[in-house]
Amino acid sequence: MSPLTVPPVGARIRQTRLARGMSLRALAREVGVSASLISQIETGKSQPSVSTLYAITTALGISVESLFDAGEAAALPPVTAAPGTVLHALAAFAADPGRRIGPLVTPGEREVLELDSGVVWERLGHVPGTDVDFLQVTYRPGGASSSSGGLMRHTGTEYGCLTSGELILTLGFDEYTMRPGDAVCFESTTPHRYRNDGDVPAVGVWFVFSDT
Amino acid sequence: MSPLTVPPVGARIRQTRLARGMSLRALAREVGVSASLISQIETGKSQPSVSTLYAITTALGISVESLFDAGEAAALPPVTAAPGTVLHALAAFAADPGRRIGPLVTPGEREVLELDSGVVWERLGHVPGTDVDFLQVTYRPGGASSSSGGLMRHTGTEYGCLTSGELILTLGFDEYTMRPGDAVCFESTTPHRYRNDGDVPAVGVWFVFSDT
DNA sequence: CTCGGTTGTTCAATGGTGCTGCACATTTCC
DNA sequence: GGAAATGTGCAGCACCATTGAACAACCGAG
Repeated sequence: MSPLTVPPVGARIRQTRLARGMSLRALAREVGVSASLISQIETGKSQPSVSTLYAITTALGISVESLFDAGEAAALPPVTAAPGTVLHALAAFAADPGRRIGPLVTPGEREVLELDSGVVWERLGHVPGTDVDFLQVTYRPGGASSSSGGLMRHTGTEYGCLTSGELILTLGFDEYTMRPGDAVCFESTTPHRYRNDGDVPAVGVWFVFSDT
Repeated sequence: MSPLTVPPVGARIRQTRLARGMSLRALAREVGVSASLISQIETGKSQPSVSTLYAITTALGISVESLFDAGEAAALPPVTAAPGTVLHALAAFAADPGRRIGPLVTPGEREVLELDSGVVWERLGHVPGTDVDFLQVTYRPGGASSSSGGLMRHTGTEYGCLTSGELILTLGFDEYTMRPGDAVCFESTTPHRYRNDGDVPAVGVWFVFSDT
């Protein structure tokens, strides 16, 4: 019987925690454990119990499986950070030429863009020459698509499907609560804003394309 | 902080172990632990460490996630069946005028289209007048995007993000294995085909748009 | 029926380690 | 300068995962 090496669960946790823009202590408090434990787990010095492991995954809004998947650690560029609020995904990623090799993008290879209002965009794919962006969007608890509180308007059309958490969409004069599995699509010229009032991250697959 | 109840992992283990026709001691020997430990884990009297949990799942040949998932089994909606292979989402839904009311689509309101090769398309949204389709796609075990086995070609661009399960994409002469969180995008003129060789359904959010 | 072979369960005992609390070296911000 | 963040290292304790043996129940063979 081979020793059977357990995948580097810690590294994955750290990776997604950083993607969420969470501090080590913030996660610890959310999970209900000490900060040092999280550190030791992430650095591989300690292996969490099943209950804390489960607590961590739910706090991060990810599946347990994603930690064990053969995602191949991969060299995630230490986060392509870009400070300040950004208005549009296209403008945000414009400076960063698509450096994808194949058509497949794994979680480890994603270009990550963190906004200052508790929102993280991870680029799932982009076809050069098109005005289309394919994103995984994460709204931290309290996060909103515009920190100022105002509504957004831009050209094009927007499609989104929530995979976990809960998200509130203000669209024109109406307000909708999105739950996992719910989807929206609308013309982006309608004033809109997303906001996460829950206490777990809201994650979804988004699709923004601007028909210039 | 709520106690956060961990799913009944033990019961699941026992369930699948019995399905494999394995004795308790046989599994214990395979995993490399004592028989009593397996018993205590299955009866919920003890919680395994992450390493033993991982060893158990690999010994049983199942994913870690399957232990934590809510039963979930089928629960697939009775299905608005439409026999016959369909070539394109747009063509498929063409006969069915968008009868959406608001911009939000919940899982219960989705238009469902079942193909005969173990593939289900659920429309997440559609903006009238556009050649864009926003779908949740489910490949049942053994399902493939074309029952005949041939590759598909059509105009436009295709974006997809897998949320659960495992899916194999044949794109041109290459083959890619998609795991949860992985995403692809490519010009649909490239011959392609999806196939689910796993034993759990593969579910993803897909985006097909044809630039006429 | 009695034996040897299963099956899964339970018990006390122990060794390991998950976890905490604090101190430490950092960096950032006022 | 201090104050408040950040992540890390260490010591120590208590808990619990793990073990091995003894347990009751079942089955087929002799």
